[in-house]
Parts: sequence; structure tokens; C-alpha cells
Amino acid sequence: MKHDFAAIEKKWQDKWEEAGIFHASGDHTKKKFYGLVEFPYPSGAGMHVGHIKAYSGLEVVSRKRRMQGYNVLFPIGFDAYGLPTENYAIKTNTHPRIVTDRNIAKFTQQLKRVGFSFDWTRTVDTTEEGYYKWTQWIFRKMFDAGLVFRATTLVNYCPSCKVVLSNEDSQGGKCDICHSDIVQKSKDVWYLRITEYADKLLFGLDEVDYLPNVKLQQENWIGRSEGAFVNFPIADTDDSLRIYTTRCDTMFGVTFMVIAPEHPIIEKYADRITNMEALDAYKAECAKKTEFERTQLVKDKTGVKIEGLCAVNPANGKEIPIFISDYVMMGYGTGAIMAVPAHDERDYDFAKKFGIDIIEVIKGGDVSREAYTGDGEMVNSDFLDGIATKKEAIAKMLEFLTGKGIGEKGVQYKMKDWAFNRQRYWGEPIPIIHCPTCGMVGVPYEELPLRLPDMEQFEPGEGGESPLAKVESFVNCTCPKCGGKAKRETDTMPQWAGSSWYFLRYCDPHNDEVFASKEALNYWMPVDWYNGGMEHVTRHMIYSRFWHRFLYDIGEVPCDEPYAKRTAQGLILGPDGEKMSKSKGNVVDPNDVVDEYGADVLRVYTLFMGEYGSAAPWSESSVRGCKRFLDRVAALTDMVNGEGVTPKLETAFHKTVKKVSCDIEDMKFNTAIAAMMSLINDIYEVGSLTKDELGIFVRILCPFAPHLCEELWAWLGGEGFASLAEWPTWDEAKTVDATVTYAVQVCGKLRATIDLPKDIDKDSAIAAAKEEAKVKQFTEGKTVVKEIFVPGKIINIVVK
RNA sequence: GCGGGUAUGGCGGAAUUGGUAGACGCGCUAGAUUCAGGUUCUAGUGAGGAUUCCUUCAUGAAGGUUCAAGUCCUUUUACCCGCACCA
Repeated sequence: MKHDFAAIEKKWQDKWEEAGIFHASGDHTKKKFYGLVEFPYPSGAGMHVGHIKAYSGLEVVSRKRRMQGYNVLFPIGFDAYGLPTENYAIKTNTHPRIVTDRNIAKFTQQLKRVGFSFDWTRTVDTTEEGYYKWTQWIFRKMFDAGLVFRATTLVNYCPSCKVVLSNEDSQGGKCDICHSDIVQKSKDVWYLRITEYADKLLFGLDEVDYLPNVKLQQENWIGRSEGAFVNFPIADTDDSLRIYTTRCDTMFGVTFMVIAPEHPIIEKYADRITNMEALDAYKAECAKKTEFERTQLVKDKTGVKIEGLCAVNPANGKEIPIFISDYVMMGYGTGAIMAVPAHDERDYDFAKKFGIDIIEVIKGGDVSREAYTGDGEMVNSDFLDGIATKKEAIAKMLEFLTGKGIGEKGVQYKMKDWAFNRQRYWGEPIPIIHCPTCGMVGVPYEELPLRLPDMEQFEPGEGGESPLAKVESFVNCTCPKCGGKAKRETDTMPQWAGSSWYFLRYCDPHNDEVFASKEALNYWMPVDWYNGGMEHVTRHMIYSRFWHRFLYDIGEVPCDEPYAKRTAQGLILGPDGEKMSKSKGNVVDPNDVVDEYGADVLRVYTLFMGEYGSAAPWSESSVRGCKRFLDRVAALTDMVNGEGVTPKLETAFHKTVKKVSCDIEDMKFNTAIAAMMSLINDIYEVGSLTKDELGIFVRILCPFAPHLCEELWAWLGGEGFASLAEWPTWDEAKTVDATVTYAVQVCGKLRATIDLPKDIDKDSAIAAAKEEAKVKQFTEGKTVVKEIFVPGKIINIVVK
């Protein structure tokens, strides 16, 4: 048979669709498999080969599960709210609804061309009313639970996109959307209290099967640290300055304190401070710096001493000065630190610059040259002197602090609350009403969805206000509580809202009574296997785990963690080895590959490129190699000869079925394909195979190249679809050849190879090895010191 | 700075976890088929030396453990990714 991909691919896609063979079944008595891939953002550029690789992995697993008799849920949808669409809409003066629909249509067409076995009856679109109604519903539940709050704080603001960004969206001081520099701006924003879930998100990692580096990144992002809060009295007042430290053992080494420039204590004691002008000048200077600049000046510390205010070290009663400096952040801990220059590099740099005392309290370094951060014996520390370990010293100091009532154990997290609003049009309206008498009131559940009003002009306001503020019919409303005149919140939710629970909607996507029925959730959840990009592990993954754990706490979902297993695919680089980007002109369009080589080749190639989790450059000639492989598979029909087993191929078939079956589970798709290529080479060498053998081959290749396999299955007269045929099994005993090639070494050097029966015993094997001419040549006249026999592998004779 | 990772032919990458390094694919060489080939088939292909049956050296670098090391240990170099003044 010729591999006429252009003719067969569309044909089988239509047949699959007509028969609905990839629809998840409503039969909840069968064993289930829920495979999830990150739904795409439908951008105008269309799909990227990276999408294909990202979906192909679980595509193969899902197809294998179906053939193994599982009821499989393998859904797809579109995460369609967000700035790129809106920016494009503004630029081209087209409504984002139209842009979104057009992009979704394009993605759908492209995905279908590749023949993915998605259940197309369960697609979700986060911008549809029937979907965002439930996004708003969950938000309202969080509002009721006290997890939503509004605060005026310094926020990350992108002057180009004119939006407030979360910490997760402004990593490295750059806007995640347009890569402009982020500035710090004081703004009234909505927050989700994700920090309340910090411990749950951290400890929940113990019960899931994520890639180790995915877990680690989440752990680091949450950044739990254990330490102590300590109150340092402010001299001549009843007040104190509260600090957080992980090193309370070094308290006798404290020689000054530093507070963030924005710390409220400055305003509080403005009348006592004698150098307010200098402090204000410094504050103004800091505000001008971008986040990036603030992190650049790591070595050169700046700051100003507060004159007229003095603190007392509660450990030894000594008076110490207080400084303001931007190396202390208001957003972490209490915005104030105790400085121990002898044992902290930053404090050391600062003390050197300002000529402050440096007192060694831990032996082991040379504090006249640099800060010593290692462990050692305590000195100059009163009751801690002589203690040799950090752990012990901390415990003793904590006891002292607690006993005196001046401090206590405490925990801090790097993770901050989630800034949850955007002053933009293309997002879910936040269902809150501002009433002058009742304050913030949630939009009643029965009024959801709170529809996004249709607008002609949806550009953001210059002052950073949402475009929705211009729609009077939207803004003006009555308070659901008191019936008085009130105004609606006009901000929308960030792009990450819709994707925080989409995996739940897939379980029951058409339900308009609840976001998903209990029955469907009980059966399908948790997601058995979730695959996606590494770039989402500290945002989407954390956010969605947070939402899901919240829903679990209020009894809406049956399990605490949403994803049982998480893996990640590696990037596909351009042919030049660089990251694919439009500006570099090295982007490969999957449509072109399908046109020229077919969908099966595209699928096989993206999985054959290299290790699934690693980045690998695109190579057109390697694509041709995969084409050649499938052409050779198609041509097997000319070699079919009879039924049953070809003796020369029997072991090779059992081996390959085993290898492919196991490799799919480990996502080692490249070696699975290599094994099938090897088998093809063996078959070509033998020159013939049976119908039964072709049937086995077709079924193990089917998850990778389903169109060709369906065609071959039909040629064989197979029943139904290859895609639903039973996954082949192997006989372990038949995966080993009757004779094994042993490597024979003399003193660890390879001298010969001999074929021996597979269950030969040690003595006969060694005797046989010694008979080899090559072996004799190296052993003659010498005494044998040691004989090593590894069954099935190697014989090593050590001589002297 | 902290944390994690990677390093194997001309290229992408294998190696059953300590047991014949280079599977599979690309590329290249030769031969055959074809009117032609960006076709197909067959053979060869880590490097150096002898070319008939050989032999030495090779997994970023340098040591070590072992009968045996790409794999384990120590030191070191380069690159990649994540976080970044986190107190």
C-alpha cells in the first residue's frame, strides 16, 4: 500500500467524528482515565508546532488507555480572555468577540487536521456566558468566605498595558505581556487571599506525583520560612518596632535596625524625627526606581539614618540606630529588620558603608574581612555563649524571647496575595456592587452571569480606569441589600481566572444548574495526568490548585488536589537552535508540515525529536526520516504472507510490544518509536510477515500515527476502528532470545563475543569462554585470579 | 548570590541504572533500481594506526573506587533554566 496521507487522513478524521469514538462515555462503572493538556490561548498567529508536541504526549497515552478499555476523558478548550486579543482588537478596530471566535475557529481547524482524539463535544470557551457565569460564581463564593479583599498598596503596574499585574505576572520586573518595565504604583486593587492557602498548597505537594522540579519551583515560590517575630522597643516611648528574623540566635550581634522607606513608623513619629527632609528625599528617590533598578544595586547599599529615633536591642538593652533603606521591602515580613552585620552579607555591606559596629557572635569566619554566614560556636552572646549549633541557639533564644514576652515563633512566605483585577475590557466582570450605605455587596447568585456589556470603544482610560466605567447602564444599579442607588465594580478579572477551574467544567460542560454535577466530579476527578509547560508551574498551577482547594473546603469538589500527576514537555527550538519567534523568522507552522508530509508524520516527529521533557531543535531532514518510516510501514502490505507467527520475528515482536507499552508510560516516546523503527528494519531483513503480526504492529503504532494505522487495519479486515482495538500484550518469556550474545572480557577488556544458550550456568559459560581463541591468547601462561559471570550479559576472566 | 539541570560521533539523541558506548533517525560514502530524482533498495560510516583474521584511544577536564565507570566518589570548566537585597 502506498502511504497516501492526503487521501486517508481527512477520511478517517471524518469517520471518527461521525462515529463519535472519542467521546467520553457516561458509563461511570468503567475504569476511567482523565488526561488533561493545557488548553490554548487562541492567538491570531494560529497554532505553533510547540502546541502539537504539548498535546501529542497525552494524546498517545489517552489513545493507549482507550485501547486498554478505559473510559477516557481527553478534552480541549480555549482560554480566550486576555490582553493579546484585546490589544489586537483595538489595533484593528474589531470587537474582541469577533477576533476570539475567528481565532478559536482557526485553532479548531488546525487541531482537527492533526487528528487529536479530543472529545469535541466537551470543549469550553472561557469567554462564553455559560462558562464565565461559574467563574463569577466561584469568585462570589470566595468573597463570601472572606478570601477577597480590597486594599490600597504599592502594586506592579505596566504603563504600556495600563494594568495592574500580580507578582507572578511581573517576574524580573518586566510585564509578562509586553515586556515593558514595571513601575510601582499606589493603587486600590482587589486581592485574593491566596496566602491563607500557603501551607495547604505547600503540604499538598506531598500527596501528588509531579515532576521533582515542578514541585521544587512551587516550594520555592511559596517560600515558607520559619523564624521569629521580635519587638524592639523604641527608646523613650511605649512603642516598639516589630521585626521578623530567621536568625534570632544572632541577636547579640545586632548593631542597628533598618526599615523600609514606606514604613509607617516614620509618619507616626514625624514630630520627633529631626531629619524628615532627608528621609523624604530618599523616599522620593526610591519611588523613581523601577523594580529592575532596585534589584540591580545589590552591592552598593544606600540609606539614611533616622535622627531623633532610637531602638533598643531587647537581648542586651543596648541602644541602636534605625536606618531607612530600600534593601528592606515593605512587602515581606514586617518591613523592618534587625541588622547583624557580622553574619549577614547585606547588613555587612551596609555597616561598612555607614561605619557601624560589627560584632562577631558566631566563631568560624573573619568578620573583619567579610560576613560569616556559616555555623559555629556562639560568642559575645551572654547566655548563648558556647552553644555549638544554630538549631540549639535558636531554640534557646526563642525560649528567652517567649519567656520575656518580647517575641514569638513565626512563619513567613515569599508568596504574596494575588492581585486580582485588570482595568481592561476583555475579561470577566467582577460581580461586586459598591453601595454607599452597605459597602461592598456581592451580585446575587441568581443574577449571574453578570454580563460583559457590548461596547464599541473598549480602550482603557488614560487614568488607568476600566473601559466599563464609561457604560452607565452597567455601572448604575441598585444595591441588592438595601435597594438604594449603587455602582458596580468596573474592573475585570485577570486572564488566569478562567483557567483556574476549567478541568472541572470538562467533567460536565453543558450543565447550567451547577458548574459540574457531583456525580460527574466524583467519577472523573482528580485529573489522572496533566501535561503542560514549565512556564505555568508558578502561576496557573498554583492558582488553580488554590481555587480547587477552596472548592474542596466548601464541599464542592470531592478531592483536595486537582492533579494527581504533572509532567512537562520541552520546547521545540527553531532549526537554528534558537527559541522560535516571529522576529527571528524561525517559526515552523504545523499546517505546512501537514500539507507536505501529513499529520501522522508531524505527530511522530514531534515525539521522536528527543527526550519529551527537553528542548530540541526542529530539523526538516529528520521530519523526512519519519516520513520514510511511515512509508515503509505502509509498504508492509506487500510483504504479508499467511497467518500466525514468523519464527524469525517472534522475539522481536514480543520485545517491541513490551518496549512500546512501557515507554509510553514513562513518556519515552522517542525510544518507543525507535523500537518500532528497529522492528521494521528486522521485518525488511526477513522479507515477510504474517497478517497477525501486521495487526499487532498496527495497534502499537496507532496512538502515534492513527490515520495510517486505521487504513492498514481496514486493509487487514480488522473489526471496527484500530483506535478502539485491543492493545496487544506480550509474553515475557518470549522477549528473550534462545541464545544470548555474551561479551567476554579478560581483565575488564573486551576480547570476544560468544553466543550461548539463554539459561546457561556459570561454569559452562566460563568454560565455553575459555575455549575462545582470542581469550586463550590473553590468558595463556597466566593464573586465573577471578571469574565473573553476569547472566545474560558478560563473562570476565581476571588473570595475573 | 541562592536553587535546579545539562555536557556522549558531523547533527538530534540511545545505553536494561555498574556489565559489548554510540540503539534509532539525520547527514555522508559506495553500489543497484529508475527516463529522471529531494525516489526506493543494499552495504558502509566515532577517531587514529595496520587493512585478511587486527589493535590503540575515546562519553566537557583532572584524579579516585572497582574485575568492570557515560553511569559511583572528589576536584574543576562551560552552558541552560528558575528565584533574586525574602531578613
